[in-house]
Amino acid sequence: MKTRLLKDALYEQVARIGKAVSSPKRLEMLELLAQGEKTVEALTEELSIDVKLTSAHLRTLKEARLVVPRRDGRYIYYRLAGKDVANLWVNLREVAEEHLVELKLALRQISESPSQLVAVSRAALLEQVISGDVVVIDVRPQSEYDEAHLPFARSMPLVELEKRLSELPTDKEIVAYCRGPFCLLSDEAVALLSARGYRIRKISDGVSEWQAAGLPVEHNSCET
Amino acid sequence: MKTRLLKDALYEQVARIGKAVSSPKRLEMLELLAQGEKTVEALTEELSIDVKLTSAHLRTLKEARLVVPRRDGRYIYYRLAGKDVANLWVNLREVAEEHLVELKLALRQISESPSQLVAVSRAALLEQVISGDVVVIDVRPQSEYDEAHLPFARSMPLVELEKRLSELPTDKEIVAYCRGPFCLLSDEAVALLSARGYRIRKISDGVSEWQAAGLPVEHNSCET
DNA sequence: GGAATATTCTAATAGATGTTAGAATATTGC
DNA sequence: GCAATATTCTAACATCTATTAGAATATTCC
Repeated sequence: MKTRLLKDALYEQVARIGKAVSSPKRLEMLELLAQGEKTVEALTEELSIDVKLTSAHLRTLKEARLVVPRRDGRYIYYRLAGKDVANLWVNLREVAEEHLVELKLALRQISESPSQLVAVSRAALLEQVISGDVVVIDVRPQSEYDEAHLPFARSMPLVELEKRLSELPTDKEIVAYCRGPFCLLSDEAVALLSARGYRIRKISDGVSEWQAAGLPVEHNSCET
Repeated sequence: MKTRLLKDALYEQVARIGKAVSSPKRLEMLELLAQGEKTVEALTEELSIDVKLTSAHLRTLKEARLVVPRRDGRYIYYRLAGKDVANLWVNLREVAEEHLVELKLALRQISESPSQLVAVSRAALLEQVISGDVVVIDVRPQSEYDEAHLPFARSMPLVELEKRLSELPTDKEIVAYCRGPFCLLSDEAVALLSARGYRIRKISDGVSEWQAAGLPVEHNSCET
């Protein structure tokens, strides 16, 4: 029957998206690109893989229309095709976290001490920030902060943290965040600052998680 | 560095979910299972594939923890591991619809005449139903209706439609729905009823789409 | 225009996956 | 216990995918 042929064609198309997200390296790329556009070189660096392999994976993502390239001089910048793509990544990760025991176990290695994690809800945290009880710092690279960041968050890239300690309050609780639950930047910040006596904890959310939950984020530079 | 090894392990786990949803047949299974649990035989029938292949695909889905089997007598019933899995399917389909031109084109073959589609929003439709201006019929098999259905919807399986015409109002608009945008049952209902002079249109939503949008659905039988 | 740089394209191979067929397992009904 | 039924398990093959290496392209800088 011909309805079978039509159905096959429909599911085949959705499977193109599925195939694109079936590789660990491509998923890592999507998470990085969710922080803002990046060059092939930058992605290569972050993923610790060969440039040619990066290019090949980007090609796959491009063919599934999940990423879009833009040339600027000698560099080619890739960005996500839309917010829905960042959302899909969060969705996939959450399903994996919910159902895969192996992932739950592996995640425990990141935040070994649960005391590092902020206990309150997103909404409650936001209130604490507004009332001034808590300072939220974004420890990702400056460029990612510029692209989008949590409301009221201050940019404090991990690499600059040690020389900018004077900017941090000693009488308030500090909450760090980075790219999401798989990102280790905020954990390094917690380690560094708590060793120096600061009251610091982290949230596992990144901008994508915040947005996927329907909460607003702030932008510095104006974009589409 | 050891953080690379940890990261690789994390993304590898999420990729298990990605691999599970990278096959058209498995996606079709997920959509069917989103309507309620089904036997291997029933899935085989719907997908028009070999039983052994159905079993192999179910195994893959089971290993990714997306589906759960339950034995009852001679039959084994499979169901989704959670609502988040149905949600993931909707999410994947929506990303595909948004970015893949080929899918947009293929979808036009289903609802060739846009007049068949209900123009109003989900919320507005609900109001029309409550006020009695519109009757919503669920043309999926009875068992799927029993599992979950749109609020105020009447069960009117496509196979029984012709002999139950007397139950349908001739003075109101009828709105049909089925499993979702890829399902053809509601289109057949529109064809059948409009040929007999009924005022009938369809919505492309199914229960999963409705739920993914955060709207409530009704259950007949009580389950977890 | 020519050298340098960033990235892609092409080709090749090892490994993973989809599909099919045949044997094996678990349950029911007698 | 035995036949019938539903499903899975094992094995095999063709196909697709990830990865690596070398050549080609496009841009900038001089």
